[in-house]
Amino acid sequence: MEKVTETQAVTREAVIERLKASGVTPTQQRVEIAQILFARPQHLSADQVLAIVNAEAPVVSKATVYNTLGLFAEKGLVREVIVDPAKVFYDSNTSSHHHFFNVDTGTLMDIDAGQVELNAMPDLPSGTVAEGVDIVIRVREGER
Amino acid sequence: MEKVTETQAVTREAVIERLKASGVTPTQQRVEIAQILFARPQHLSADQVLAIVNAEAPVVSKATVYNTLGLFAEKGLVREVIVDPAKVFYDSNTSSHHHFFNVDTGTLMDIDAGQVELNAMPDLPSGTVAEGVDIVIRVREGER
DNA sequence: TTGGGTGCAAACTATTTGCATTCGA
DNA sequence: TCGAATGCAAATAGTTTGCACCCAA
Repeated sequence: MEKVTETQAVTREAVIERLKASGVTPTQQRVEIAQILFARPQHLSADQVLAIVNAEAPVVSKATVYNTLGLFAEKGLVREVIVDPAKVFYDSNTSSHHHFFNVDTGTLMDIDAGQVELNAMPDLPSGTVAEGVDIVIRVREGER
Repeated sequence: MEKVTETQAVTREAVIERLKASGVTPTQQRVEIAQILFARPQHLSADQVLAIVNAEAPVVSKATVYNTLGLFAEKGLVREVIVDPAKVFYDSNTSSHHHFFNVDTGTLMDIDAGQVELNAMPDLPSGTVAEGVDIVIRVREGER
């Protein structure tokens, strides 16, 4: 029980502030979810968040987890990563970067923004505006 | 609705040859599906393929469409494009290229391989081998 | 003939939604 | 107080699977 508080990378107050700053009403379950995500940069599926947040006792319902993650993504607090047809990952690292996706383990790893960049931005289809660039390098367990 | 009038862009024989060349037994429904895909480079969801192939008369079952698309992808005849959390797109353009994804219309557009490239390939996580690089530029309808 | 391929429907999984209840400001 | 947020369960949607039947080689 004690280890829950000692590794706290972010205080409850800081989380609440951050939510408010993004125009998100800091309710109990939102703060609970945000604390998990903001503890450190990581990639979690809705299912994983649900499991972690309710690890000790049921705190948040499944629907609320989905609603909250969707809201956070909309507010820019987390980033949705679409690489696995089976599920969406939520990335708490909101700074510009890209990903490796290990297709064997279903694991995501960050690629620092400085490490990969496009050599040029192509002309966008007329009438459209760029919203983001996602670069995913799919890898699999090395063979030998 | 799209016209299904096959303008002989690919003959049935050519399709069969191509399937054989990839080690795929050319059954009736596989050829049917392949003809749609190989007619021209395009991005279709399993659902769309199902609708097109059965436009005139029920020819292929849903399960077979999914199984077949999965098989084609595995054999390198088509490429899976994961950009929409709701569904997988199958791209019959197997040459190296990337995509624009219009999040408003749910539409994919090709970006020629020459137009965008990575300035550098980052070091892969140890023990892994690169399988592919997917670059997706998300766009939305321009606002004005 | 005969094992791979197919059809059908049921099963699954991730995600969404309707609605009554509860909570935050 | 009062509208927003939540919980629960049922509803969706895409995809997969089990199994009997059928067809390509």
